[in-house]
Amino acid sequence: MTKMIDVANFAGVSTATVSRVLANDPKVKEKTKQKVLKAVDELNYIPNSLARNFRKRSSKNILVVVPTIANPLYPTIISGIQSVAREHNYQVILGDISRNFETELAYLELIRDKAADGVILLAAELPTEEFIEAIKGLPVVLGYRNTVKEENLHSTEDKRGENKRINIFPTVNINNVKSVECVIDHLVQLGHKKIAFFNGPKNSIVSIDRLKGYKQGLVKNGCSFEPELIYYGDWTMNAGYELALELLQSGNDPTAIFTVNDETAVGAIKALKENGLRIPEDIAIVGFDNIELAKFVDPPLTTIAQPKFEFGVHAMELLLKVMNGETISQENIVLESHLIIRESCGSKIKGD
Amino acid sequence: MTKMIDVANFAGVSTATVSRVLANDPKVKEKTKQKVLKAVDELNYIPNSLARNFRKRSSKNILVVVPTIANPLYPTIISGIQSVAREHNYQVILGDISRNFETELAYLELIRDKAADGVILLAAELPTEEFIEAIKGLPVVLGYRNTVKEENLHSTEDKRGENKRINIFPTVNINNVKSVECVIDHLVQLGHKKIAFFNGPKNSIVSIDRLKGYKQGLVKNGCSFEPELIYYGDWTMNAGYELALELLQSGNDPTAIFTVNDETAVGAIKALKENGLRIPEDIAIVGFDNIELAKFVDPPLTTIAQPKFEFGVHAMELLLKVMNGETISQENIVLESHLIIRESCGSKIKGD
DNA sequence: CTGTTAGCGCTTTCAC
DNA sequence: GTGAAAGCGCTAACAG
Repeated sequence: MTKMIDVANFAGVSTATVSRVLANDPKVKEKTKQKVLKAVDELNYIPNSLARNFRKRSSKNILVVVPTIANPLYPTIISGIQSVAREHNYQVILGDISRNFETELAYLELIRDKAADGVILLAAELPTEEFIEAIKGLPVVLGYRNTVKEENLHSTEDKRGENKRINIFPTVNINNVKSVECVIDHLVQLGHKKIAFFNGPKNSIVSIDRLKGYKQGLVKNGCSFEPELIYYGDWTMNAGYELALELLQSGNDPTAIFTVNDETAVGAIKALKENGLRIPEDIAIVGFDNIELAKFVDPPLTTIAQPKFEFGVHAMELLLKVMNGETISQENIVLESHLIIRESCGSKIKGD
Repeated sequence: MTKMIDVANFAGVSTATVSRVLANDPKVKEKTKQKVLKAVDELNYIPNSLARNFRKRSSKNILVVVPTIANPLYPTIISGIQSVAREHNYQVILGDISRNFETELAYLELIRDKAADGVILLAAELPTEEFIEAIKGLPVVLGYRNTVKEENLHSTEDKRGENKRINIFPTVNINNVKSVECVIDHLVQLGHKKIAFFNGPKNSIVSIDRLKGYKQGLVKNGCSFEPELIYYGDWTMNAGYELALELLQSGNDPTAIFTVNDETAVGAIKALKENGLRIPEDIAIVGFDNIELAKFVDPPLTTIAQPKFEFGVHAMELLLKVMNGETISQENIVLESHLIIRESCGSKIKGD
C-alpha cells in the first residue's frame, strides 16, 4: 500500500505539501503541484480515508433513519438525499427501523461514536421527552416530524390563544393539513358528503396532521365530522384491505374514502372490489404520496403528489448547513404538494 | 470528550487494560474488569470508532450496490443483509446506481480507500473484462450475477462439449432457468401453448437466464419457440405497459404472458385491461419475485416467489467469510424459489 | 494478568 | 511556498 510519505519522497517534497496538493490548497506553486500529481499518478496513490477521517474527526457518513424502506416513498427521498450527499463526498448509511421506533435512539449512537457525522430522521413518530433530549445538540434534520414542542401561548399577537408548535430543530415537511383539505374540497365538489378516512397510526405526527386536515376540510365544506368514519391502520396495503372490510361490515356507508397513503388505498381497493363495489361508481377513493404504482392500479388513483426527491435534497442540504454550524437558528422548510386527479373518484378531469 | 486514557486514569489501570476490557479479552481479571467498566460508566465514555477503525484498518462499513432501490425486491434483500450486518457491527452503505451500470465501478473506490470493508453487488449486468479485473482480489460477493467467465470445455467428463460457466467469485443466486421452466410448465398445464415473454434488458444475466428457462420450458413441453414473442423492457411498470401495447398491435395473439418481474406484469395488466382484455379469461399473466404488491393487484398475480430476505442474509454471511479470508475457493449459493398460484392464470388451485 | 510503548497515515500548526 | 514535527485515540506487540 503506497502512502503519502512515498509520494512525498518520489516527488521530492514533504508530506505536508502532498497533503496540501490533495486538499487543493492554492498556496502550492503550480510546478510543485504538478510534480506531486505526477507522483500520485505514477505510484497509484490512493489516500487512506480511514486515516484522514480519524485525523479530521469525521466519518463522511450520514445516517438516514426511515420507518421502513419497504414503503416506496422512502427510496425516492433517499435518492434525493444521496444525490446531494455524493456531491459532498458523504456516504449514506441506511437505518431501517422496521416501524419499531424504540430502535431509533440506538441509531443515534452512530453519531456519538463518530461513525456518522449527521442524521436525517424520517420517522414521523410523536417526539418523546427522551427523544428530544437525545437529539439535542446533535447534527440532525427531522423530516415529517415537524414539531417537538407544544406551548400554550396567550400573548397578544396570538389572539386565539391556541397551541403553537415550536420547532427547535431544523425540519423538512409538507403541509399535511392543507393537502388533505384539498382532497376533501375535491371530494365535496364531486358531491361527496360522507367521507371515511383510513388513517395511519394514532401516534404518528403525519396521521395527526392529516386527521386535522380531514376534519377542517369537512367543517369548511359544511359536512359533518363523524368520528366513527375514522379508521386507524399502519400504512400498509394489508391495513387498507382489513380496514375496508371493517368499513363494509360497519354499516356506515360513505360514498368516498380518503386513505393516508397510496398503499393503504391499494389494499382498500382490493377489498372493495372483492365485495362487489365498483370504484368510483359505488365508492370513490383518494390516496396520498403519488407513488409510481398509483398510476397503475385499477382504477388509477387520485392522490396527493408530494415532492419526494426534492424532500431528500432539501433535507440533505439542511443537514450540510447544520454540520457546518451554519444553522444556529432552526430552519423549517415546507414543500408544496398538489392533487393529482386520476380516475378513482370518477372526476371527468384527467390528470397526469 | 472523554477518552480512553481518562478511563484508565480513573480506574487506575493502563489504556491497554481498558482496551482489553472493551474487547472482552478473557485474560482480564474480573475485578479489574469491573473497575474499568465502572469508570467507563462513570465518565460516560464512548470509544471513538474513528480512531479504532483507523487503527484496525477497517471501516466497519459494507457497501451494497443495487440497480435501483425503487424496485421493491432490493429493499427486502437489503433488510436481510442488514440483519446479519448489524449483528457483526457493520453498517450498510447504499449504492444505488439508478440502473446506470458504469457508475458501479466508481463505488468500488470505497473499498480501495478503505471507506468500506466489503461489497455486495446486486446488479445483474453481464460482467465485462474491466469489471472482472476491477473486483479481482476485492472482498466481494455477487448476487444474481452468477457468472463471470464462459469457457468451452471439451474434456471427457463434459460429453456434450457445451459451455460451462465458471464462477470465480462467491455468489448468491436463485435458479432462474428452472424457475421459469416451472412457470411454463404451469401455463402449459392450463392449456396455453402460445406464451409471450416480456423480458428485462438483453444485457442482464437475469434476463438471459430467464430467457433460457423460457425457451427450455417451451421445448420441454413440446411448444414452439417463437422469437417474435419475446419483448425486451427495463423491469418497470412503464415498460410492462408499453410492451403490452406493442404486443397488442403486433397481431401476435398469445394466450399468456410471462413477465420477467412483477412490476412489468402490473404495467402489462393495466394496458391489457385498458384494451378490453380480461385477465385471465382472455389472457393469462405470470410475474416473478412475489413482491408485496403481487397479492393486491387485480387480478392477484401468479408469480415466482424468491426468498428475498434470505438472499440478503446469505450474501452477507458469505461476505463475512470472504472478509475473514475464509473463502479462498469460491462458494456459490443457490436458493430455492417456487411458484405461487393466484388468479392471473385462471387456475382453480388457489395459493397463498 | 497488566503495563509500556510504538506506531497506524494523515493534517496542521509553526517556523523558515 | 514549503518543511519539520507533533499528534489525533486507539490497539497490539512485547515485556514483565
